[in-house]
This record gives sequence, structure tokens and C-alpha cells, in this order.
Amino acid sequence: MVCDRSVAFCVGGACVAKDTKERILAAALEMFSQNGYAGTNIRELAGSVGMGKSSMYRHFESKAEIWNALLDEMIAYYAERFGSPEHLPPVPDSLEGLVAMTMGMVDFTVHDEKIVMTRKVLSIEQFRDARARELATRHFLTGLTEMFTQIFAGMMDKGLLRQDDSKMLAFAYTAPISALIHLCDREPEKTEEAMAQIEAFSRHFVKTYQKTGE
Amino acid sequence: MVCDRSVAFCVGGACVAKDTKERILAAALEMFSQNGYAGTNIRELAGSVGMGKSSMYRHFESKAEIWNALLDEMIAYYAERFGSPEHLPPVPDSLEGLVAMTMGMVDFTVHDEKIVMTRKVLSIEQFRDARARELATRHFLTGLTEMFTQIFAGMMDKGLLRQDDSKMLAFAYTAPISALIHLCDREPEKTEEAMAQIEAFSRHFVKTYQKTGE
DNA sequence: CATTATAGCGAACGATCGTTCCCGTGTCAA
DNA sequence: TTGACACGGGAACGATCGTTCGCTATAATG
Repeated sequence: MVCDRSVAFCVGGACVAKDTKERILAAALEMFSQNGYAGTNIRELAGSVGMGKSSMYRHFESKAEIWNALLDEMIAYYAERFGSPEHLPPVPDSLEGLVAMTMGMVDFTVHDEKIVMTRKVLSIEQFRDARARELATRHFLTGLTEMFTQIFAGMMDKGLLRQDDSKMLAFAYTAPISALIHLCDREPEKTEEAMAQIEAFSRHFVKTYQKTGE
Repeated sequence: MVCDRSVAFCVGGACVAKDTKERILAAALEMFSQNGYAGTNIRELAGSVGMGKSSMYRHFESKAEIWNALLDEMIAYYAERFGSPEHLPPVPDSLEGLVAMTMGMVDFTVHDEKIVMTRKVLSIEQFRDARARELATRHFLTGLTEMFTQIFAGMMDKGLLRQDDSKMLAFAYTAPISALIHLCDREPEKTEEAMAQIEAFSRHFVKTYQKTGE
């Protein structure tokens, strides 16, 4: 039987197409996030993976297919990471726990290079590609909001937050944090400052919406 | 004396260079906001102003100069429109006045095509051009926040809002609104829905931070 | 073993890019 | 009228783009 690269169970120095494909996509993500799709050329892309230009076409039949495959990967990664309910973080047991959990999430999402580059690509290409547009809305707006809608509902049930519209609270909480994450993407030298701002905002938020009296 | 196109006091069908320059920049803004700087070519750009490719170089000496001139214009427009204190909207006399003022501003900024295209261009080019990066931060984050910091301070003085950190409140107020404005840029068909969300958020905000008791 | 498929390479293709050159036209000053 | 000059058009330049071709080496297949 012929080596099936779509499954990549082959071993040794050869038949590593799957691997190469992923290295290409990783390099593409990096270049697209810096110069955009139109501003990236195949020669540089191939060079950064250590290949000649033409070898690229053994793995992808066109530049557009690289873009689509990258988008597929980003969509799949997002669905796996944020789409399923079992990946919901546990409802915090205290207001301070909410702050800590928030800072943990932000710290991860701001320092994970792949996620940072994904946000950049989506910012650049959101007006040109319909699927990028959809994913951008989920990344930048609805994803975090839906997640925190459930968390806040749980915290209200526990009596940690005052009874209120949990969806509205989630939106009011995540949108400012999202804005500061964007700032970190744009001006990485301000990351520390932005993280401090996020923590201050988080504390202000819990002070505002905490359950008072009984 | 030779017609001085830098002042554009000439009349009639000729000597309208200043006008042509502005038409070129307007067309450039439109194309850059759709396909980005790298994705835009001079031929199409010239065509959309009704000129041959080469005539473009009578007015700008390169594609990069068009980009820089456009950025100059955007920076100048922003400074004039939002930079000076005399353009601050008056402090509302009531909480409902804040909601109304907010909706008026949002309605303008979401429907003014030039401003919409400016935001799109900044989204696309913020990671490639240092000046675009700076302007993006002001457009997307600090501009509105600084403006509402003063407005909220005034409303606290008037006893309309409870005493609090006006800068923090401004950030908590403007960031979610900004996020929904971005949604309108990205998915214009959701504009009505987003506007309703902004109004609901604004009302929720004033309910949360209004002065209570006597 | 011979065969076949895979994956790399350099050369080269046609298209398109930003840009330049040259020429024609209309308008102004002298 | 005659230059000078601003402005526009079309042809063409060299560079670079995405892409294809033909070749070679290697490794799995039977």
C-alpha cells in the first residue's frame, strides 16, 4: 500500500508530508500576521521553511489553498479550545477567584504566540474574507462573552454576585478586557501596563457587582 | 505668476491639482480599507479616479507617498475632530441625556463612511506601519476613554453619577461600545442589532452607576 | 531486484506590479 | 504669437509575483 500522508503514520526520514504541511502553515501564520495575505509572497514563505519555492506546490496547490487551510486550522483550533462546554473554566468560589482566573486567562492569551498571531491575521483579513470575518467576531466579541455569561450566572447562583442580567454583565466585563488584549497585540511594549489595567478593571468590576448585605 | 497648485486658488477647468490630490486620497482610502495597502494597485486606483496610471505620478511620486499623505490626513482629521478640548460635547444634564448623546455619537461614527473606512484601514495596517499603530490605539481605545473621563467627572460634580474613578468608568463605558462599533464595521448587516445593544448597555450602565439615595 | 510514488531542487513562464519616458493638449504670462 | 508649464495618455521598462516544468534522489511497494 502506498504511504498515506493524510494519516501520517509513516516513520523515518521520509513520508513526513503531514509534518511539512504543518510547518508551512506555521510559517504562513507568522508571515500573514505581519504583512497580511497580499503582502506575503511564496518565495519568502518557502524560504522560511527551508524549501525552494517550487517544493511548496507539492503540499499546497496554490497560495489561496494555504490561506484556506490556515483558516481551517484556526477555526478548528478555536472550536476545540472554546467551542465545547467541557472546556469551560470552573465557576470561581470567590470574587478574588474571578480576578485570578481572569488574569490567568489573559496572561495565556497574550503570551501564546500562536494565538496572538491568529488575532493579528483576523484583524488584517476580516474585511476581505468572509470566514475570517466570522471567526473575528467570535474571537473578539461573542466567544468570551458567552463563556462569562455562564460563569457569572454560576456566581450569581452561588451568591457571589448580585442578581443581574448575566449576559449583559459578561459583555460589560469581557469587552474592556478584549480591548486591552488588542492593545497588547498592537503595542507589545505596553503589555505589563495593560495587564495591570486589566487587573484594576477586574477588581473595580467585582466591587461594583458584588453581592451586598443579605 | 505660475499657477500655484499648493494653494489651489485657481478657478475653472484647469489648475485643479489640489482637488485631484484629494480625489486620489479619497479613492485610496476606499481601496486601502477594502484590500489593504499591499492588496491595492496603482492602476485600479488611478482608474477609479478616472485617470491613466501614469498621470497619478504628477500628484504623488510613489505609492508609499500616497499612503503617507493619507495617513497625514487621517491624523490631522482626528486631531481636529477629537484632539481639541473645545470639541468636547457638553456634559449631559440627565442620565437619559447621556444615553441620547451616546447614541448620537455612535450613530454618526457608524454611518459616516469616511470614518468607517479609516477604522478599517487602521485595523488592517496597524501591525505594519508605526504611525497607523499609534492612531489605531487612539481611535480604538484612548480617544473615547479620555473624552468620557471628563464627561463622567462633570456628571459626578452635577450629582448625576455616584462618586467613583471617572477614568475607570470611562474605560468601562467606552470599551464595550467600541467593540460593538467594530462589529458594525465588520458586519454592517448587524448594525441595527448592535445599536440596540449599545443602547441597552448604556441604560444598564447608568442604572448601575447612578447616584442613589438623597 | 525493478518499479513507483514522494519530495526536493533550479529554471523559466506569463502576468502583473510600481514606475518612467515621451508625446499631446490646453492655459497662462510676456 | 510664443514659450513655459501643468496635466493627461499610452507604451514600455525592470522587478517581482504566483505558478509550472523537468530533473534527481530517496524510500516504500511487490
